[in-house]
Amino acid sequence: MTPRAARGRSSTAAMILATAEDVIQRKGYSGFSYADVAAELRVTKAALHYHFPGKAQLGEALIATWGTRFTEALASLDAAGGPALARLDGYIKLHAEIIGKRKMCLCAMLAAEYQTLPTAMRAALVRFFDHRQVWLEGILEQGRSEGTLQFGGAARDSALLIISALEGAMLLAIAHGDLERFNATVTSMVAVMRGPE
Amino acid sequence: MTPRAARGRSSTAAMILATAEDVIQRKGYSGFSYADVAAELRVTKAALHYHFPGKAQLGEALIATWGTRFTEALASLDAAGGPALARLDGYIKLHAEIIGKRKMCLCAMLAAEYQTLPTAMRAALVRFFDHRQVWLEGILEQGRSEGTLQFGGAARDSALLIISALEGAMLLAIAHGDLERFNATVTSMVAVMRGPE
DNA sequence: GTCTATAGGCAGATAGAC
DNA sequence: GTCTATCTGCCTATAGAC
Repeated sequence: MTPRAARGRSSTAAMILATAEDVIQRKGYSGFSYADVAAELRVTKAALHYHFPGKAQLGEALIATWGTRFTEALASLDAAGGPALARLDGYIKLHAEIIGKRKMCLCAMLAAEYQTLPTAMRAALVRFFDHRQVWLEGILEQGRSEGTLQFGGAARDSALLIISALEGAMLLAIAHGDLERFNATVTSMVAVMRGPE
Repeated sequence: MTPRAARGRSSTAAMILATAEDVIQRKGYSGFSYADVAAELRVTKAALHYHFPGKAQLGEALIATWGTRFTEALASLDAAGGPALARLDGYIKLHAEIIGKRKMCLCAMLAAEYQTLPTAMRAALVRFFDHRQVWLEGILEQGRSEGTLQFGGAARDSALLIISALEGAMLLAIAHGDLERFNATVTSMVAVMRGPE
């Protein structure tokens, strides 16, 4: 089955996705190859080409998978309810878990390599970031009306600032191999959002 | 001349450095090749290997060059004097100029690809970021004592936050092709640092 | 679904002529 | 200093057997 799309994805397709994702998070899209993934899974490159015809299609599937997982994580934070500050904390923890494994967010890594990506991947990337931004805007608006979060200007601009700070902090943490730096940066950011006592 | 080191660098070596820097800022270290640079300069790959024996050595030279240029830019901001807020603005402008050309900071791009870099490049990268951080800490301390900048906690943590936000904002701007987003993010950050009226 | 085999190309690098 | 020529190896991708 799984003719050429990996929709109701076979376990092999799922393993390919997981491994490719991991490699790209560490080495980037240009730095990853079918050979890497095939070797780690102990299959041949041809097997990968069966499930995903080319690197570009695999890349698109990876962004889609990542987006779905992220959406689910955000929905789960929403379902837990609670004040905006708690949801923001949960949002930050999603990033802390990734950097704890010395990886970048998949989409941040791809964003850096944007100018080398095929068109379909570029479009998917932009949609991903837009979705994140909208969710965060909602949290910020909620926090402002609750009084748990403080910020001046449009919620959109503060949402962008939070996303930027998180992704940038991960970039620095990767280079320094230093989780403490990431935590200090984020703590400092949250302190700003909570406002003066 | 220029036996194998490009110290009192020939004009060719300088052109190689400039072109390689540009390509890496757009495509990354894995995404760049001697062939790219040679073609753009209308010389052969062998000519590049004469000036820089290998990709790793060229990479090291690029970080060194970038670091020197950055240091000079910061010294020039210091020489201009003025309040901390003005220097911070100058610092931000350095980044705005780069993103205006749809490029990443060289070292931020390399940081994303950290796990693919040769050891010497890794070490040079970390030194670069440390230097930036120290300079910013100084600006922040100055701003706090002047009363032009406000922040809680250690200057180091706010310095990390500023660097993170700038690099992350560049990442998003590259993907969205949207300079306005970068400006909005940065404006929002500066507003926070100026504190409430 | 996964394999072997292989094509065709580009990567990083070197030797040696000019 | 720059070139031509060449090497070796890895890359993406395909054809066709099992």
